[in-house]
Amino acid sequence: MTVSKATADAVKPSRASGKAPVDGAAENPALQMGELSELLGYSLKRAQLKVFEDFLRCVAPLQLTPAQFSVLLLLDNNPGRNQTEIANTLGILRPNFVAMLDALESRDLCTRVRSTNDRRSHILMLTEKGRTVLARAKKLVATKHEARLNELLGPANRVALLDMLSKIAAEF
Amino acid sequence: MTVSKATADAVKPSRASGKAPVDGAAENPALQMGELSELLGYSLKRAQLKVFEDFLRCVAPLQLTPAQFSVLLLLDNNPGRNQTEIANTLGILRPNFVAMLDALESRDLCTRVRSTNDRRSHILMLTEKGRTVLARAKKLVATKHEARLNELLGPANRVALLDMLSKIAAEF
DNA sequence: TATTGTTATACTCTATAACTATA
DNA sequence: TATAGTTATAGAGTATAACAATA
Repeated sequence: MTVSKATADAVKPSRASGKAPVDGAAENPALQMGELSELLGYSLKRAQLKVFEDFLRCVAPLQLTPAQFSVLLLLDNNPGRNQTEIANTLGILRPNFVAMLDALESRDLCTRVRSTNDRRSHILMLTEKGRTVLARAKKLVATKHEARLNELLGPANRVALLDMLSKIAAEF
Repeated sequence: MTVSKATADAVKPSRASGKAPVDGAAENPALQMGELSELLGYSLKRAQLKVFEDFLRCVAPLQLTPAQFSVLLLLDNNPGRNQTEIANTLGILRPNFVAMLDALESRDLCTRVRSTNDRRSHILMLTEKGRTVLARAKKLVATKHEARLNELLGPANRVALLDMLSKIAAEF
């Protein structure tokens, strides 16, 4: 309890932002971020949202999310693997991977094939269309998405950033 | 969210002879990450999850999420602001901010005070307890959380990383 | 008419238990 | 018994529309 007030009222009868700053000084000073500016996790989260946003925009013509792209990429690089292996590698829980695969399979981007060795497991493989879409996606990501990041940071910084993030992801 | 590491499974020179290890001998070489290793967004997301996970652990004694911590921090640095201003600054939508404030207020960490200037808005302020908890949280974050990141990356790299992430968050 | 806080709602992500069919 | 895929479900997080009080 005890609010220890003193500044309970310091509000301004300002015009909402968007409008003309006609009279008096702008009554909308930006807020102080304080120690938030030094919190790595905070910038990490904001940056991640921005990057995913841009990824979605760049790959929009193919209608692929970052997660779906990562699945197709992994299937292409790891033929003969089953659902559990792919899901685990991407940090996706098996139950949640089912609907994801249903969506990709219904778009004819990949298929589930019952393994002959172990009839419990489904071997995942890209379809022809899946390979085509993945190839186009890779090109869009490289020429639009990553290229834009490169432009903002510079090639050297981009690599340094990637190295540090990978290190955190792997060792922290 | 455990990732069930997979990249650590040593170099496995799979026996060249045919197949059928017949029984035993688990054939589980790590998967190829392929172009995923170069995707900034991928490492960004993975790193963010790790960092938030660690934040939760470090601040566990105070039962504060990163989002809640950021709210308390902002209130402390910006007395006299209303819900919309705080929420907007943190990228939280006003409707979603209501339940969040309810939770903080029910724990007596902050209070809503009707503004006398504009009786539509609620001025937000930390309570005494809120200030105390925030102070403790800051200390935990600095001495445990950020300290651990510093140890992993080194002070110079940590700053470089923060700068690049802030730049992406602000300009990308 | 516009804005603040709010409710209701919905959709995505994530997480856990339990079922089935195989092994 | 244990494992792979699946279902059901619950909880966060996030998004939009709309309403009451106030401006």
